[in-house]
Amino acid sequence: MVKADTKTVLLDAAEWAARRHGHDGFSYADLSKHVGIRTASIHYHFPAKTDLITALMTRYKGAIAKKLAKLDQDLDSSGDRILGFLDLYRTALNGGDTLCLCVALSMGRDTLTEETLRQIADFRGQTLAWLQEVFALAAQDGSICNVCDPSKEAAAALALAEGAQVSARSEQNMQRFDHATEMMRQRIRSGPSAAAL
Amino acid sequence: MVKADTKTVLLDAAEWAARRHGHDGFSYADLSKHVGIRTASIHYHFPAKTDLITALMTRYKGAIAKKLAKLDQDLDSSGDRILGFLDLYRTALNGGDTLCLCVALSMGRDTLTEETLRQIADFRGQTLAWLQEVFALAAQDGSICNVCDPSKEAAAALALAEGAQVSARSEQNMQRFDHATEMMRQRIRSGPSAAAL
DNA sequence: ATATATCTATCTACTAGTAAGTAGGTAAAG
DNA sequence: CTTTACCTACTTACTAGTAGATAGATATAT
Repeated sequence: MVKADTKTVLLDAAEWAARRHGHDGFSYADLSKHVGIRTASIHYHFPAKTDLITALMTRYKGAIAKKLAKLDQDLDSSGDRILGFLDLYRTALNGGDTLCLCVALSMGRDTLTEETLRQIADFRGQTLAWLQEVFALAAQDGSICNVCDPSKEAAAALALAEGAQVSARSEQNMQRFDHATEMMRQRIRSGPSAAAL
Repeated sequence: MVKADTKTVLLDAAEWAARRHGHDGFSYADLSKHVGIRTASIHYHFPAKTDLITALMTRYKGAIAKKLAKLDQDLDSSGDRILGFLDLYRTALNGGDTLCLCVALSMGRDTLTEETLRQIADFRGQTLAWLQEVFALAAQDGSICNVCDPSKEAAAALALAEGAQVSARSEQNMQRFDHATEMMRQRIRSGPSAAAL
């Protein structure tokens, strides 16, 4: 990687800005400052803001898919995978500065295009599917307490993680996230690599 | 209530708009259309937008405090109170159109004043304190399963409710909320008015 | 090889629209 | 005769997006 591709640099800046300020909270002028080209030149790469957002969501979905796949690869027990999932959402807070892109965009919902809305739903679908599989595994490997319905578990876990992010960010206090998610972590029987059964 | 106090009508319109679009997503022009006075006249009642938001948060905090107190008054078991709490957050969705004001404002965090940020934290503090008491009661009346630490329970319950709101609203689908909160409801032993023990 | 054409990525300069907020005036009511 | 609650008309600043020019690289044609 010798050359800094302008498109990528723009996407990086836009992702940061969108996750900090939401869709309505950042402008091409903000990106212009960070990237060092004029606002008009940004329109060359992304004709309309919605094109930028679409590209952003596509890239983000892929990146998260990779991270979830890596958790599957690196960790054997469902409990450890849930811990990894929580850590993913914790890290995404960047110390209370940024939210998950999906959560950040969800706010300005009715300035978004249908396409973007669909992408956001898609993204949540991807994460829910992953979580559901992990909880289904949990019913077998027993590394999470009291699992009954994987689908409901998945929905609850995602809502918990997203909600914990929102309150942590609004006070710029990571402890809020940790406090809200601690019960979930306590349900997990994890010795360093212990899988009961 | 014979007379429609302009200030109140403005606050109503602003609350609806803020809960739909967030802080950066509504303008005095929007309020002007709904209320029927010019944007400049709104400045008469609320000199700056931050004054509007401050008044909004103050009123909202009081309103929710009343609703929580009413739950305490009407319902005896901790389980029923949590069900009431979840229903409060469900109702606040208005079919997927609006969020809790606190959640809606949390997004545009860095366009808000310190005062507003403090009010948001205050609001969450109020709700957390109420939840914590309910879960402390649950440890006694046994109407909620597996309660250990009321403080952690409260933080988790609030994050769950807020997160469930966010995903329900982003797809304008109340089922998302119901699905995400169903596990919480299943922890509650509630016959029509049954308190075990 | 050289002349011509096209492409890429940027620029300056602009439009039309919206934002919050201000100045100063007015009609009515206490 | 002053206060209340509104108005018109305005300012300053920012928004997304467009038009048209340009410098430099690359490809094609003769």
